[in-house]
Amino acid sequence: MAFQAPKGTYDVLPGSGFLAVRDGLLAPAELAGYSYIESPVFEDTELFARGVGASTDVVSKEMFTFTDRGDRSLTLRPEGTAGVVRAVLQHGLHHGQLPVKLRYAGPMFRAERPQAGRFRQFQQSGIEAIGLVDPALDAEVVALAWEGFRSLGLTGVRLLLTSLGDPTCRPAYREELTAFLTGLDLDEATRARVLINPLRVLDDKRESVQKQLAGAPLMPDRLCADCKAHHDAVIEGLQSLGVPFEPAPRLVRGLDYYMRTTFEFVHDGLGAQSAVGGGGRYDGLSEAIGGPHLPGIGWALGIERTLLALESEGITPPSEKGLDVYVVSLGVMAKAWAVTAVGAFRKAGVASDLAYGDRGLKGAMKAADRSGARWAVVVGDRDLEAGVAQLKDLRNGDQLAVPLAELTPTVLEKLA
RNA sequence: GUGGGUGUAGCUCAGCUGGCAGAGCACCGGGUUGUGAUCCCGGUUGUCGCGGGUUCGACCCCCGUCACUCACCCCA
Repeated sequence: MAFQAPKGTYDVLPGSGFLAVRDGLLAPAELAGYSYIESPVFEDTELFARGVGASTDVVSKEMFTFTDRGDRSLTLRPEGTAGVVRAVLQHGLHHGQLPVKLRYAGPMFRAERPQAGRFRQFQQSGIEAIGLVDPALDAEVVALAWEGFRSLGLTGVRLLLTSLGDPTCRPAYREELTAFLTGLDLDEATRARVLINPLRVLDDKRESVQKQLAGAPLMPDRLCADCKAHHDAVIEGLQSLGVPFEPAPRLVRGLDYYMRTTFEFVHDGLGAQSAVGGGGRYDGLSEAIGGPHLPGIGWALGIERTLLALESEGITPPSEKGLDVYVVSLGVMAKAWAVTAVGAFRKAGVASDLAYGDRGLKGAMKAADRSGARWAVVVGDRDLEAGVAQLKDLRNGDQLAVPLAELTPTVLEKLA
């Protein structure tokens, strides 16, 4: 074969359950008043540099950046929030009723080395609630992701929750943590990371590092009064919504804009990448990209990883609706009739197809079987002369002759 | 960017110390001149990733290369 999909990309193939997962994850949010929004897959490079944070790995080494013919620097979006907030600001959505509740789905791009559950073009479903600070809203947002996973039948998803503090309490904590980390025996790369973002070190997987972190100061113990009150209220909200969570005081996010409420959904059946989704509050993002103070909270869930989680739990995501009727014809007259019959079926809302390519009856019946249709309509020239079609129930083989004029009504009746 | 593994039919994979390229599934046809899902019979499908080397002879050994894959870093 001459070509294949570029490295780190994949094709969504029939039967993958992709649509059911992408839309299923957002279904609870839709019921909660989150409207659909779609923003461009590429944006001004500066939007991500300032929004996501220039020092993050995502921005510093994983972006697909290019220059267009007008010499503008553009970047394929590595995440969805910055673009959505940009759209909100650009169109003044925040001047209306608050919070602005939005949901979205689409491809994101990061130039990483692919591995299980990680692609260069990957898909996320996400929501954002923008415009106010209310711990009850935090709880709703988190609960909607939880419901999304549950509605797909997943039982192995765990919710990790913490608070990253805010500009009042985090700087002091950061200093304290930096001082602690500086006293440890770390390799050069890690020591560099201490200076860029010391919180990230808490997340290191290596045992040699984790052992030394046993006595590290933790953000939840250093929250200021406001952050503490907010965090406690979020916890209460989740409890009253019946959403179980695990405190994760060392949880860190890879994007700089997160503060206060921060969470991640993990699943143990995925391979090395256990996160199926994550999110948090980003009260400083709007200002970082040149907008007014505009708090917000949201999440993004990974479609591919959710599919992996479903697979590991032995759950087959629902497939597309499929056919109701498959028409099999014999003879030239019957073939012509079949084409119009299928047209009539479809107009009446009956999903139908017919056997194209003049194969034998046996082969056509085989095709009917494989189409997944509930009924086969078999028509030969001699049926047409008699003014009937044979309606066969493919589940049990029962077959009866139905007058041509009554065919569509009969099928509709049986479908009801 | 670093390290490991794997490349043989559409798919999943066998292939002995180096001696004719294989199986199952799928697909197509027949058994039934007008009936599927079961059963029986038959058939189609190959640059053994690619390039070089060793050899009388290479899917097999050697070198290179590409792709895929898993893991590290990081993240969904």
